[in-house]
Amino acid sequence: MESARRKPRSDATRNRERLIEAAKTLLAGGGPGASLEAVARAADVGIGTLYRHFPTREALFQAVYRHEVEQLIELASALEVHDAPAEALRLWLHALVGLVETKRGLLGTLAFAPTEGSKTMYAELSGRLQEAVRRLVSRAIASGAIRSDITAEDLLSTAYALGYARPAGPDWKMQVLRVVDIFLDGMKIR
Amino acid sequence: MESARRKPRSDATRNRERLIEAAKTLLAGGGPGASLEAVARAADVGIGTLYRHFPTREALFQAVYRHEVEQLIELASALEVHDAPAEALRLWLHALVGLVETKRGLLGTLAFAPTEGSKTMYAELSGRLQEAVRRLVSRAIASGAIRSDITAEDLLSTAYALGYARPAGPDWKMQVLRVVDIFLDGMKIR
DNA sequence: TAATATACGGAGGCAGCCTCCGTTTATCAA
DNA sequence: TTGATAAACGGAGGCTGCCTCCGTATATTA
Repeated sequence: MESARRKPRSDATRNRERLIEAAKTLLAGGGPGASLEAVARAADVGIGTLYRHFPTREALFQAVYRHEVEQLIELASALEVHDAPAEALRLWLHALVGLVETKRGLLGTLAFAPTEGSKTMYAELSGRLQEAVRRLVSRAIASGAIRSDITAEDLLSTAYALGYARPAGPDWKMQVLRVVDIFLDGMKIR
Repeated sequence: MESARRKPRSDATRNRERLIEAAKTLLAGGGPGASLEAVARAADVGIGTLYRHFPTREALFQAVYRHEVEQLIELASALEVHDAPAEALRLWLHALVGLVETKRGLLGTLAFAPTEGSKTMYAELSGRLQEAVRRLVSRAIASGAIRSDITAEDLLSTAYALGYARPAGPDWKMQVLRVVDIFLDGMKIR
């Protein structure tokens, strides 16, 4: 009868994070088919360790996605004190494009048989994401930098659509960021 | 200097077709990750034969997709003489749902790095598909069975959207067919 | 019916998937 | 500090899939 659980081992948490970091890189570069052994190698960790932390390919990709979204939400909070609200929005959208990159890989994996778990995760994270961007938008509108009819939904769905409209390739990110900036310019009050 | 080429061997064409048929089944059942060796086995053909006909996974899936579309176009022609134009349309849409199933698997494969070849193929086939459905729709409108403001684009894009909106699963096809029928009922003139 | 272009099949080498378990190490109680 | 031990590590090994290569089989043609 142990009531107080031991603190998780420090190497375990460290390795978990290294795996997510490595997976994020390989996922962006090599698509959903990226080799899990390569991920373990890149994280400098045994393949057994990878499988202990993430029993399935999907579990790993979900963790990567969740991690990215959490970072994005934190970034939104941090940017709320930026002096130029429109610029804050731009910085945030650029980070969002990175998420689309991750999401694309995740979708490739889940395309055929999305599990209950991943659907729940999607629903939860979309809500939080929308909440985060909503605050950034309000501030930009309040400061008079952008048109007042812009909504958080506009931004999110546009960024996603722009990301998916362009086929994946070496210049993908650059090109998407370019059109995102054009869109942002259109939102500004001249 | 041979000017007249030999006729292609009969076993070659037969095997090619068996491979496409097997790939179609496994693609629908197991998603884009389906094993090519399993496809060869299902077609009762050596793995070498598969690779001779389709050097890459993508080549095989493209062939399946093209094959499906061609059949769909032929079906449309055949249905043009059906006595009940609305029913003809329904039959055709049900066949189209099968295509979405195939396309979904193909998209999974191509999601990350669509090649030039597959983009060209998509463009060509979409055009021909639209042409085929356009004729069926005109006839159904002319016969007074369905509302006159329905367009071929409506039908195609709706069928696609309905297919993608519902997550893949064991009952996928049944459920999609159900909502397609509801949509069709809505188009009818009472 | 013989010659031959064409196609077939599967062995084999390599890589990734995943499990299992002997070894190592961080935590905690004394 | 230190010893006990729960927790985590890593990678060998068995399996499956990918793809190539080439000896064998056969459809076509003259």
